[in-house]
Amino acid sequence: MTSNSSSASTPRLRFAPSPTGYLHVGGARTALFNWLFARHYGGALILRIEDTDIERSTTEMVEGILVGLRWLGIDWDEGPYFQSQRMDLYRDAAQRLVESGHAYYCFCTKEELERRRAQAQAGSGDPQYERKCRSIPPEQVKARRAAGEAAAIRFAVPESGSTFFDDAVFGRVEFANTELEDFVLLRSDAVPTYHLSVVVDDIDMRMTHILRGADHLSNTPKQVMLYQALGAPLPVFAHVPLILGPDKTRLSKRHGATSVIAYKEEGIVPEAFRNFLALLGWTPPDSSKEVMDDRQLIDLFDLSGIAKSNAVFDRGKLDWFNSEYMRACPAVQLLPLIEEEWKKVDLIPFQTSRGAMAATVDLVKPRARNLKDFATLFRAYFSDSFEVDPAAAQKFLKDDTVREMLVELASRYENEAVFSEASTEKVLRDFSAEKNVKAGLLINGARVALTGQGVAPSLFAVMANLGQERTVARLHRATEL
RNA sequence: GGCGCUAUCGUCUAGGGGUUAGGACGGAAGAUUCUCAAUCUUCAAACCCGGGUUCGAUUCCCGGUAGCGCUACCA
Repeated sequence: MTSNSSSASTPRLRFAPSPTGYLHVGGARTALFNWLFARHYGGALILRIEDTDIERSTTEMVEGILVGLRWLGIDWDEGPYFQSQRMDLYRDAAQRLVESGHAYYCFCTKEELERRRAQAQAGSGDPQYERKCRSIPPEQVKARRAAGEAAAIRFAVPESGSTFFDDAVFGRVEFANTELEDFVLLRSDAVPTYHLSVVVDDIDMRMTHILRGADHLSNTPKQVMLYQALGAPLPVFAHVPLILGPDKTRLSKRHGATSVIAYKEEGIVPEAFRNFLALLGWTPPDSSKEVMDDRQLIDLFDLSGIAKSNAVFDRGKLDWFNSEYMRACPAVQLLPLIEEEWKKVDLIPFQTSRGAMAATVDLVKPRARNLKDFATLFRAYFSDSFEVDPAAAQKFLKDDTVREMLVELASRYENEAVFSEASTEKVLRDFSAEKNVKAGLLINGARVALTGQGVAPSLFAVMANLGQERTVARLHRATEL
């Protein structure tokens, strides 16, 4: 290899999804790893859409994938390229391979092959393609093609020897060539298969690292052969273990492999999702550090931290990352995301300034698990129309005398000149002493009246936040609850 | 079926020829008191099995088992 020079060390990575489905967790993680690696080493990330399966690819899926990537905050430097627009490249390559003797025309029909495979599977035969067309004399091939007979192009796999590559994660992986069949490169309709198009593109786009799911490990020797046949140097292969569902089977459409957008809709913050995803199959040098921002993720990311065994997607831990993130995130930053949730439920906050909204967000966010909480669980902090949790009312307001005392308490508050966290507490405690009841009784009841919930931040902080007028009004309604 | 890969608490994982096998999520218990889904403290919880190699294997090697992947004119 006599490659030129100076920029030879800039890594070039790619994320190459197939638009036959949405961007799911596994794909998102692969994209994330590629992104982290590229950013860590100052390399380039290329987005390439592998839409050679014309039947199953749709533009909606392409759009969905882009939306997912954007939500995750993954940006790319080149592309998206579409393989469907690069067909000539693959056809030329296939042609070259035939000419160099690395590939040959195959006239077998799909039906024929399927029948044979079914037979082999039923009996004990070898299901591999038996290379029937490999030895057809060139003149005959020419004649049949001239006569218009449809033909696919197959790669001529060496009949002995072995093929290996050194994976950056798994180490050396070797396959006996006899295990590999003469796979199709170009279908009879001149559309390339995956193996041809990836390799041709990865060479053409000068990829230095192929970072992808371990489901491709067994496919890699075929691709290695293609690189060799095409006279191109091998990139670094790094296969990443798969993400499994809670039942330890592969994530599929049926369970778990939901679109990443579903997590957005569930109120997951993208940064938290990224952090969680990054730690699925990768560990930073200091494994005790789990909560990390993008900067740290990028700084620390390296192939050496990638695990070899599959990981189970743990929803509970995702939620934990989400609440950790929200707690650490300044309320003003969270506000735009929260506003989206409000919009969804037609909630128009009564706060008159963003500062006031942010203050309230700060008050409740330590208890938030996801963004939706701000529009559901914490609704009473932003809106006067909120439901009262029946269980909470049952627990803390079942006693009529408590309700009546709360109404009386409201009147006391109404006449206070100052209305602060300290003053509201003093008023309530004095009042409870006067009535000879435990302060907790009134506090818990007031909490339900004020927030509709049995769970909330410190009551007096809530009162101060709500303000005198609202506190009084809500307390007044205690008998109606 | 064949081939490939993998195997540490329930889950994510650290570690590595001699360790009390570490951390995190989740779980349990306690503390705090004004509720907890907050906070703090404590606890339970793992080296798949069998052979080697070795003074000594959870760690290295081999076999088994299990899981996953690939085995298409899908990607």
